[in-house]
Amino acid sequence: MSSAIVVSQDAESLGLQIYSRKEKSLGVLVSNFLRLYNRDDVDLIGLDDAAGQLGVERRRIYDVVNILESIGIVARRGKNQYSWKGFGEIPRSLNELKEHGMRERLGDSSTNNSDKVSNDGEREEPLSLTPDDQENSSSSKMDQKKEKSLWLLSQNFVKMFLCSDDDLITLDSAAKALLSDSQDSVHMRTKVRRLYDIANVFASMNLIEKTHIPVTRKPAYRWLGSKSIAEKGSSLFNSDEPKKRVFGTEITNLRAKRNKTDCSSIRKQIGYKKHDQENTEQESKPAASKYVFGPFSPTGASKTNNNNVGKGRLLEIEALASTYQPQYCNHEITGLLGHFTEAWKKWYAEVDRNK
DNA sequence: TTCTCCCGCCATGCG
DNA sequence: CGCATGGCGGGAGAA
Repeated sequence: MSSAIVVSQDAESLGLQIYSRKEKSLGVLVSNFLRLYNRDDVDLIGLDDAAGQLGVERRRIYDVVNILESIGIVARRGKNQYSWKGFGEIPRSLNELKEHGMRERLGDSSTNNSDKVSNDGEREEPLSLTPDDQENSSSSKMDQKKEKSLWLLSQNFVKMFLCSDDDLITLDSAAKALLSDSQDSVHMRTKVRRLYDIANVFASMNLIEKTHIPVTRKPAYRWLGSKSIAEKGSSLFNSDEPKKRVFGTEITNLRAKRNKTDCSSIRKQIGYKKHDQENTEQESKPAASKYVFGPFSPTGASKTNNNNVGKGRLLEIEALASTYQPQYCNHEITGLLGHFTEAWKKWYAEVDRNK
C-alpha cells in the first residue's frame, strides 16, 4: 500500500522519549522518595527540593507526602516543609489506627462476605496524631473539610485492613465502605481513583499486595504488614518479589509527558542521524540532573546506559542507594526496596511482639 | 473493551 | 494580588 513508517522499538536510541505510564506511577515516585530520604541524617524535607530531586511536578509531591503522612513516615512541619520520621513510626501509627478503627464501629461479626461496610459513624474530628504533644492547642474544628483528604482516605483504607477479618479487599468495596453509603455514582469513581493511588503507594512499599479474589478473578489487595517480608525477607536469596509494577531505575523522572490535548502531535520526523543526544524534552523545567541507578534492572532488560552524567550528585545518590545494598544482590528481588528490609524487619518484629 | 490512574486545571485558604 | 495546597475527573496507557 503506502509507505509504512516503522517506528523501531529502540526509538529511544534515536533520542526519542517514549512515554511510559508505569514509570510515572506514584508507586515508583514513592520508592524514589523513600530511597532519597530514608537516611539517618535526613530531617527536613523541602517540597521544592523533593520535586526537583525527583523530577516531578510539585503537585505529585503533595500526593506522596500526604499518603506517607497517614502512616507517620513524615510529618508536616510547616510551609513547604515536612520532617522525616522514618519507618520506626509506622508501628505506632498502625497501632493507633487499629485502635481507632476498632473503636469506631465494631460491626462485622456475622455476615462476613466479600464486601462489608464498616465506616466511621462519628462526626468527630478525624484523628489526633502525635499522641503526646506538650503544648498542643485545643483541637479546633478547623479540619472539617479534611474529610475528603487523601490523608484521611488513606488512613481509613489502612484501617480496613487492620480491623477487618478477611484480608482481601477490593477497591470497590473499600470505596463503598469509605463512602458512608450511596452506591454507585460519580463519587464512587472518584473515590476509586484515589484508592488506586493509595494502593499503588502501599503496594510499592510492600505494605499490601495486589492479588485476585479466588474465583471471581477480581483484583484485590491483601495486607502484608507484619509477616511475609519478615519471614522471607530474612534471606534475600530466597527471592520471591511479587514482581510489582515497580521497575523504574531512575530517581529523576524526566520522561516525555503524555500528550495533553492531542492534536499537534505530529510525529517528529525521524532523522537518520544516529546521535544519542540525551534528554531533549521537558518544556518548562530543566530538571535537576540526570542519573541512572546501576544495581538492578527491571526484568532481564538491561538498561545499562551509563555514559554521561550531568551532575556530580549522582555519586551522592548512588552512595546512599548502595548504603545497604548487599553485594550479592542481582535478582530482581533486590528491587528498589532492598535496603528497606532492615528497617522493615525492625518494626515487623516490634509489631509482632506487640501482638 | 474495561481497568488503571497520571496530569494538571482550578477551587480554596492564607498572607 | 500572589503563593501554597490539594480536590477532582478527563481521558490516555495497560491489560
